[in-house]
Amino acid sequence: MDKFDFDQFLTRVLQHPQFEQHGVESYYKKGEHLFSQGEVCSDVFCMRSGLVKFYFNTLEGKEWIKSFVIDKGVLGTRSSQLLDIASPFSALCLEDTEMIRFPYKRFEEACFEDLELARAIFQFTQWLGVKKELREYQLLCLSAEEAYQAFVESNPTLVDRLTQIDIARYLGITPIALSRIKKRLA
Amino acid sequence: MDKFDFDQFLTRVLQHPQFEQHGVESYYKKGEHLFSQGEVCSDVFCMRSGLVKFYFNTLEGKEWIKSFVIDKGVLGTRSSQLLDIASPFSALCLEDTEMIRFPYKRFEEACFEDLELARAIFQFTQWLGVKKELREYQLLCLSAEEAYQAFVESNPTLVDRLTQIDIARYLGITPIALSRIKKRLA
DNA sequence: TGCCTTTATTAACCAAGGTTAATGCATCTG
DNA sequence: CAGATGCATTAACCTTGGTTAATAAAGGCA
Repeated sequence: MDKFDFDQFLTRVLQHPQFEQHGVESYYKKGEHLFSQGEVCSDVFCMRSGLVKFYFNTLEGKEWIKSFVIDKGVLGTRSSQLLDIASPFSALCLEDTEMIRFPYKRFEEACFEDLELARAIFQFTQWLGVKKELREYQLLCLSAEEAYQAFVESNPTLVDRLTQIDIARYLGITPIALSRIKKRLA
Repeated sequence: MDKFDFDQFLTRVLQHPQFEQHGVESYYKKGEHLFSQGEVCSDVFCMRSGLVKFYFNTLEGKEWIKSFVIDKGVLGTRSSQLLDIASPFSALCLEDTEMIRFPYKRFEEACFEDLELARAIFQFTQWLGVKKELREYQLLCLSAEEAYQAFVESNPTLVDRLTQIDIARYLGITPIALSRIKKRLA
């Protein structure tokens, strides 16, 4: 489960009659938002290509990046999907991005009709949980330098498509500190 | 879903024939481990009373606390349950603790037989996800001082039952730094 | 092409937290 | 009860990262 087969998962989801019927193909340009912090957006986004960042804006006006989704994935904001409340973070396309979106309720309904789909979604949720556990470990236990090294090592292609600024905001430091770390490591 | 009804959830789980049959009542003394970092332990623990901490030991010999479970809850280590690999963290009882434990596979089997149980477990998983999202926000976006204030505010009873050391290890700082923060706030 | 914006780097200075060590206090245990 | 252990606090010094500002390079756009 270290690697999740998104191709297979997306195929299974998108072939389902619920989604063939209610799914809407959407294309986003670099710089466009899928949803913004403070908005309610209960849709599920199935991503076929592109690059998206999820970020928080703090009260002091700073930005910190929660996560990235690159190339393929399934995404949305749980707060809106499950609790029908505003998203605590924003989703912004860093590159042109292809999506198919549909209401979260369709997901739930479809799961009751199709046990195999339910199983696939459960596995996806668990896979996400394992990923989040790793993120928690890195934020809690690693120094900025260690976190940077781990990030580069496990996401080489992603690093090439991001700015220094966004990498720093993901690590929880300033781009200046990241520049110093790179100098130290070189 | 801000508050999850563990009483109701535990009742539903523990009433299920699978668990009545295979559940084992276990009592742990303060200082005993449920499982340790590096061990495989795929059991699910249903906690009826007590206090448990989950923590990492880093390569440099430091300890950082992932989370606490207080009074009632359901716990285990996903890595072992889903992937059958060693747990990346340890679980230690900080107080005498009452548990009912059973193999993870029973959970899965029972879910296929009982859709209501599956639904309850799915809700629990999502609730956990929302909690972890909050933790991620606090680690990424808050200063140590802000994180301490947020922790005290949302867990007043828990704070009273923890040492300064464990609170600090949960926040990602040293107990000395926490002492300084308390002085600053007083 | 030239202008403007964004990005990356570096320097100088400052603030927050880590480290080591000492002290007082509470708790446990024989 | 006495000694030992663990916890909380404080001080002095060090390390790391934040802040402000300046500069140079790269990319977007008219």
